Amino acid sequence: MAVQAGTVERILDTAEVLFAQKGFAETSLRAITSKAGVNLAAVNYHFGSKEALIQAVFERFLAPFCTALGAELDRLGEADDTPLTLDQLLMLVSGIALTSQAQNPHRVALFFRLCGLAYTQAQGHLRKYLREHYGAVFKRFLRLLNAAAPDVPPMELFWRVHFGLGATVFAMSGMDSLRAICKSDFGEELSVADVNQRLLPFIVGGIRADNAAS
Amino acid sequence: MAVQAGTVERILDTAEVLFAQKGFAETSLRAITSKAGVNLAAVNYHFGSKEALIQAVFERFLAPFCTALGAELDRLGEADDTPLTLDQLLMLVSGIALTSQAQNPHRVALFFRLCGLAYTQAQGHLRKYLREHYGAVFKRFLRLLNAAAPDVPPMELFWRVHFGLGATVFAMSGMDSLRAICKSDFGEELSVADVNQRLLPFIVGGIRADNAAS
DNA sequence: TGTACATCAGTGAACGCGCGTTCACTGATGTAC
DNA sequence: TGTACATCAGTGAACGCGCGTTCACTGATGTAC
Repeated sequence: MAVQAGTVERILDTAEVLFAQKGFAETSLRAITSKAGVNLAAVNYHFGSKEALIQAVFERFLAPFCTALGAELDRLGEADDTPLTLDQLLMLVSGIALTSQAQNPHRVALFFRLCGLAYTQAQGHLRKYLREHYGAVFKRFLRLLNAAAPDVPPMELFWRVHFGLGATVFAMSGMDSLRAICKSDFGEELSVADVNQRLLPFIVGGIRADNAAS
Repeated sequence: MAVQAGTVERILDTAEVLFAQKGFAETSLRAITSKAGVNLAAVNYHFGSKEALIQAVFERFLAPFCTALGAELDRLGEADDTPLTLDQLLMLVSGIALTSQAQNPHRVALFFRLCGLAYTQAQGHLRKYLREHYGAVFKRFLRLLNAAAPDVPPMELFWRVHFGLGATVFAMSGMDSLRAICKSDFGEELSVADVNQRLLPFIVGGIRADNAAS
């Protein structure tokens, strides 16, 4: 059989698309391997199990993102004059999310959709994997947010960050259908970047909001 | 066999909890019926299929909610002096969500978790069902929001409402784990109502935010 | 009042199907002597 | 240089399992004459 690209990459490319479209449980290895044009047994040969394949799909997104984010935070940490503002921090992370998937910006929306799935689908193994591998970077970023919004109490900020995360994941997950509705209702065809541009002020506004009990 | 409660209700009660815990595809009819203490074939006897059971679970939440919301909007529409404010509208809908499930306020979090699943899991039949049965009420509410925030352009508002919906669904979906993290990190044990109280200003702040291009 | 029939909730066992995984195997490439 | 062996990517077929659904059936209750 002609080898077009590495079998491992072909499996990952196909799996991330199908998982994003239909969910983890609903996507069978038979669907992945037949669409990728590889043998059914190849997934278990290269990854060991379906669970391990799911984790590998996430790692291919997160490893370069976390590396880039860590490096950028190091760079900014050395030149420690004024702390970054909220807008700057969020722009930074959204910028890195886009550039760390250099090949194709659409993959970012795809990745957020996968994150949404990770939150709502069972997949306990996946949540554990993500916490163990990427929890530290998240906490580091949260500390910077605390510095950027000193007027919001830490616990309040904790909740608002998760609300913002929810808005992001949800918007990215439903991106395609929301864009379709937007086009039919308002006649405007927005790009993924356009939606991102609208999301940012929403989150900043939400995080900055006066709280009733302050 | 002793009939403790109607078989139909026992199935629905068990199904909504298991679906919320593990997702639709991951919850088998065998798991539902054995936990509910009814015969495996009873689901297909009473509902016809697993898909129909999923829709019935949603209907049991949405039917009373939409009835109550519609009635309240009618009542307010007759006394049409000043239009409702954004805060009032969101308080109204969250209040009705709570009171329309009179028996148990925890069911509201459970229901939002199901909504999150409905968005991210495949279940095309479910999205179609929800749009057909409850799309009209949603549009009616959106028109009121437009009146309450006349300074936000309609399309901007459309996106921000969906961002807010995402924050809500996501927060409610992950409620239990977020509350656990909150307790371990800040030592405070928040109730579902506490989280709701924090969510509201976030959404109002997000919807009200100045947009960069205005 | 008694009998025959219809309706209905619920049952137990089986059906076929698609699933993830396993296993013995092939064929190509690299390595040791 | 030649031969024997090891390694490795990939293969085809089969495995057992849990799934949603179906079907013939039971037993209780209601209804018609």
